[in-house]
Amino acid sequence: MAHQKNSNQCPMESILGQIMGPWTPYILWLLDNEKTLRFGELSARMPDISAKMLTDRLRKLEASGLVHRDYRPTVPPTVSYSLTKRGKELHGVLQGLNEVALRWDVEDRAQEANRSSGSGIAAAE
Amino acid sequence: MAHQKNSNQCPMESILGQIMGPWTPYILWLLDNEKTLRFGELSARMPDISAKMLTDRLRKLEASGLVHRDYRPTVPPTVSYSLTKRGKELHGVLQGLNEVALRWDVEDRAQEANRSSGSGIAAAE
DNA sequence: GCAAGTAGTTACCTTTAGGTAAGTAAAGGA
DNA sequence: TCCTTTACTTACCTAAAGGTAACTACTTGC
Repeated sequence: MAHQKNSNQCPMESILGQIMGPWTPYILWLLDNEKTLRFGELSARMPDISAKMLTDRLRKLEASGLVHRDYRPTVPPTVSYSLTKRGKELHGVLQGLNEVALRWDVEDRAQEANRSSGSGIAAAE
Repeated sequence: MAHQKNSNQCPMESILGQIMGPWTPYILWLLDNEKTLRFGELSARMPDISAKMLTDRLRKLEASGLVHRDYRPTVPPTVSYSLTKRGKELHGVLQGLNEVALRWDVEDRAQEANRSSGSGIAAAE
């Protein structure tokens, strides 16, 4: 990703390089809510993600120290994932992001309903 | 981007699709701090971004209603950018993100200094 | 008449991200 | 004997993202 290059400039770019990217925030969100999930459970909660992608994201999150991987060599193997201490520190940010997202979502729906049925009044900018 | 697909599932994914991507958070950050910047000023603050990229990012931010574009047809033209009301609502999140980023940055530097000079003590997990 | 200056656009090319599909280990059950 | 299960890995292919470089408009100043 192009971000990795300027992690030196701005620490925020560095963190964004770690949590951004397809599915990554969603994985973090799920682990934040459910504490511990096995590979298959994560997979089931994200039906559209391929095993390759999921593995890839988890490996990267592990490499940046946000997610902990617990591998038990049973047969078949049992692998579960959870947030590390550092991963948990994202809770507030994820929460804040979610609040704004929810608010905008409500606004957009209201806007749309207003447009199709009501008077021409709309909030500009 | 792969995110656009599941904006229906989770509003957070939608917002991330808008603010993620190379340079985008940095642009937001600059506009949040400096209120209004001309194209050339943004360009000067990000020496590594190409005109094409910058235009592209700004167009997308404008399309999602986070950035306002003010075009004055002087010669040569004067174009300045600022955050919209909605764009300004990201202030808290960007701030929170920055705090965590700064903290981790300090920790990582301390860790590294510790590794090269000190005893073998390190925070595990 | 020519260069400069702003804010782009356009064309072309390369790189990379991501998708699909198949393969793997190892033990237990039918 | 072979299928099942889990958690991947590997190989291959395609679509899209991003880089570079050249071109545009229009007027002022030399």
